[in-house]
Amino acid sequence: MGKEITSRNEDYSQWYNDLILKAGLADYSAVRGCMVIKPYGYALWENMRDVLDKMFKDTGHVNAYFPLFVPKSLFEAEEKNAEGFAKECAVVTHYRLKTDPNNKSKLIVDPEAKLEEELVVRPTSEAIIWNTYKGWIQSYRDLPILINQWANVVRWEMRTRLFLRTAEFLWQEGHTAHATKDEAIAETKQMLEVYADFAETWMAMPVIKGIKTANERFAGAEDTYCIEALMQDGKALQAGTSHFLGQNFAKAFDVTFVNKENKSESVWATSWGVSTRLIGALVMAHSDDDGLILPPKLAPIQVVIVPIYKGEESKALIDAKANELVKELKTRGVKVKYDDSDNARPGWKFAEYEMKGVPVRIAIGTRDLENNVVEIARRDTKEKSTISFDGLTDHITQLLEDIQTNIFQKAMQFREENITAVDTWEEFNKVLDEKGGFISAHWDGSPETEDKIKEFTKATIRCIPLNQVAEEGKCILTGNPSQGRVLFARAY
RNA sequence: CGGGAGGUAGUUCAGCUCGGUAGAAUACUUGGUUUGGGACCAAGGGGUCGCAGGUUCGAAUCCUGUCCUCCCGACCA
Repeated sequence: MGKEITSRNEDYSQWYNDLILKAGLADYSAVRGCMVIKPYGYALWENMRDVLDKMFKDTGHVNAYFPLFVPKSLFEAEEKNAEGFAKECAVVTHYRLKTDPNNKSKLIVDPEAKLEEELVVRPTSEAIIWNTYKGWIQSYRDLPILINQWANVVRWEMRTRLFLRTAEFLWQEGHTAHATKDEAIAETKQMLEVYADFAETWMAMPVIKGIKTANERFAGAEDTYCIEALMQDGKALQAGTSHFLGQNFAKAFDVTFVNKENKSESVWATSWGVSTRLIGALVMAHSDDDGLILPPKLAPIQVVIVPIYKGEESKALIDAKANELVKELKTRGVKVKYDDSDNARPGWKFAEYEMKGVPVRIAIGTRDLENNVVEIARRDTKEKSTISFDGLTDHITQLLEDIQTNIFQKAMQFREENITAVDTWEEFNKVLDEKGGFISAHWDGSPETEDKIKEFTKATIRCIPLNQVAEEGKCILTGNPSQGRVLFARAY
């Protein structure tokens, strides 16, 4: 009957796909690797976007928009960045189609409309932006530039997964220009804090803040800071990155400024981004075998009211009471939906809204009216309780906060239970295969060692935690000296 | 990009081996009875069988190509 979801135990990947599709977040499309974000999923993204946008503005940033296309010559200017993305770039070579002379109903690429210079569809916008900044910056008085853009980018991935890795995705990318190294580093760290705060306060998803190793660093960056989250299957997921770009892009695009001493210097840069991948993270962080579990602060619908009635007369009475409740909740800023549609019965609606992860469900029946109560069910624990109409809105707003706190704590507890410190290679492999999660272990700091560990185990160093404690130890693989533990995991 | 599986009604799938009128459940429409955890009865509508070629008197079925999806690998946010 109805929509069945594969259980997490049976097949975690399939569970994830089932949730995305059946909760109506997204759909597959006719384009390989590209998905359609459906209204419910897009509403979730809009909520995330709005909160982040405000956080960016509160830290002094403004929005702008740069072109989708990057001339190849600009793209290749910063060598490491270009090299890093080269393998996954979509390239526009022609600007016109024409009717196929051999088949009037078909179109072919007009060979005469070949572009002089190919256009790369942006996999990220550093190139076009730094080319633009060159013209905007002359003196230290033009700095800093603190710009963010909300955009789509294209990375031609071999293997795609809904929200987690698609050929085209939506994101924001901040690109800032600074007069000093310290200021740029401070900006990089500030935005990492913004991301961490967003993940934990709004998504209720605990994250670990850290720095990427050289192998995992953004192509063209001096340092990549990241927030790493743990999914329920024990795999890690990079949820956001903030890059200190040094003067690499300034030098590649010849962006200099005159300082107070009238001397010319290269500009210092940062970039930082989060994407629709966060929706995948959100789904995998909290949801269960019955469907999504969304944090109240981001849920498109926070409260759904379902009437249970016998006949038109009783429905009219319930309608009156429900509409009164809707009005009260709306004045309190609660996103509430009264579902009085008659094409589904209450039981069906219960299951449907559980699938969609609506945090609170209120059922109002004829018996409840007589007793001046409603039945309240919370999605996270599935507990039901009978609550009086008196003080109901207070109760609900408090409950939404409680749910937000509860799912965060639950995720936090799971993560803490799944960070395992190990000191031997045998233990490392055992924990990785049997338990998963983050493994805290010593590493000798060499990229070669990291590569070997990845080759042997498929685990990568997710980050060097910012709160790493100094500790003498021996590398898990080579036995070479190490000054502190790093976090390993298999990752999405 | 390699290996495996799949694409038939909105959805889940049967039919394909062995070519011959397009099927089921569910969803949908209408009417009625219902409504406290995925209702029931009756009637009805809905598919160029992913797409394009080919073989054949005849193709969902056989052959070739191609597109899309899933799983596993390599690559990556």
